[in-house]
Amino acid sequence: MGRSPCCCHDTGVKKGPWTEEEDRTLVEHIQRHGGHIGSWRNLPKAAGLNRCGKSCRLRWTNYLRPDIKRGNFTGDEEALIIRLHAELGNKWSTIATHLDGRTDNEIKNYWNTHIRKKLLRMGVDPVTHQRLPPEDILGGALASPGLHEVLLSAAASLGGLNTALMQAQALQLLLQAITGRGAASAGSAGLASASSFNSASSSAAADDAILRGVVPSFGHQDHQMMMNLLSSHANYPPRPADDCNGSIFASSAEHGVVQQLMNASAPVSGHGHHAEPPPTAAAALVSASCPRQEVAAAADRPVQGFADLLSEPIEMPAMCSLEDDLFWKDMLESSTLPL
DNA sequence: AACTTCATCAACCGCCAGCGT
DNA sequence: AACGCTGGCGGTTGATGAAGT
Repeated sequence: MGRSPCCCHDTGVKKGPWTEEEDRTLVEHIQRHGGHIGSWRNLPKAAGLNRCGKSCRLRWTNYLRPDIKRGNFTGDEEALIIRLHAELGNKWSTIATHLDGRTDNEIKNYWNTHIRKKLLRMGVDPVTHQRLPPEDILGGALASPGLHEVLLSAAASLGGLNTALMQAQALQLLLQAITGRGAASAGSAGLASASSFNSASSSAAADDAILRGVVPSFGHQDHQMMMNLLSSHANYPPRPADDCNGSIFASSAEHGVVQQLMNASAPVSGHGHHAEPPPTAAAALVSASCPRQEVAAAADRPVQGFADLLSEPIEMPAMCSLEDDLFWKDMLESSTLPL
């Protein structure tokens, strides 16, 4: 017959934060009964607590239980949570059974305050684990007449990225936007990630490894070309400055866009090859190399080589991996790409 | 120093499934 | 089969402290 009455609705039952004394009373009562709780409904009265049974259960399971692990989540734990969430959704209690000493409440909180935001920053839907549709990220800006402005700011933001990898990743996403393949959300992810990367740091070797891990479809030629591109600008260790092979791109126009993006992304302090400051270069890119007609045309024609890697959705975790954790490291280590 | 905004997390609320009668 | 009770779950809130202005 509908809902059951709950002791929480009893008058005079205390709510709010637990005191140390209440904690002690609850723990002692449960220990006295050898850890056997019996009925939570009857427990408060038996223990001498002016609390609802539900509140006691919650306090015990989420805080007082002796096997609870406290402290920050490790990278492994975070990796596991993300993986399990992708499989199970918001089944926090089920997820909690896979993490020793962690409660569903703690995991839920950690998801909502840390992981969820992290994924959103990357342009990944924390619910579906897929890329967010463009309208959810930039209000459809990339699919609208405002495309040029978005690309302009994106290109300008490249100059603020610390490492060649970051610039490469953002560049890659911009290329997706330009060529119209998974365009908007990818470009948006680049924008979002660009703003969150400025404090990150990474060695060239790590960049190299991450680049391979992040782009599973990278072939050797693609990789070599990308690394050459990287080495030809920005703060990247000197490498033989091979020319970019224009044939890798779908057209000379696409190649031109890349070149100008590269120019635009050169550091302002600029020991790059181009003296022109980024905003000007970016403006040139937008006005000269990326007219809307060309964007539309690029979306329609077949591509090959480097551009092909843009046709498949690219997992983006490493976009924010450079900050701190082990999860992304594991992701990279699991990559089996040939050198 | 004072105020505001943001992030975190313990705790609450309401719903539901499962079990006993 | 219908009802009543309980424990458990997931969403949400609000207190608190930290960070920013």
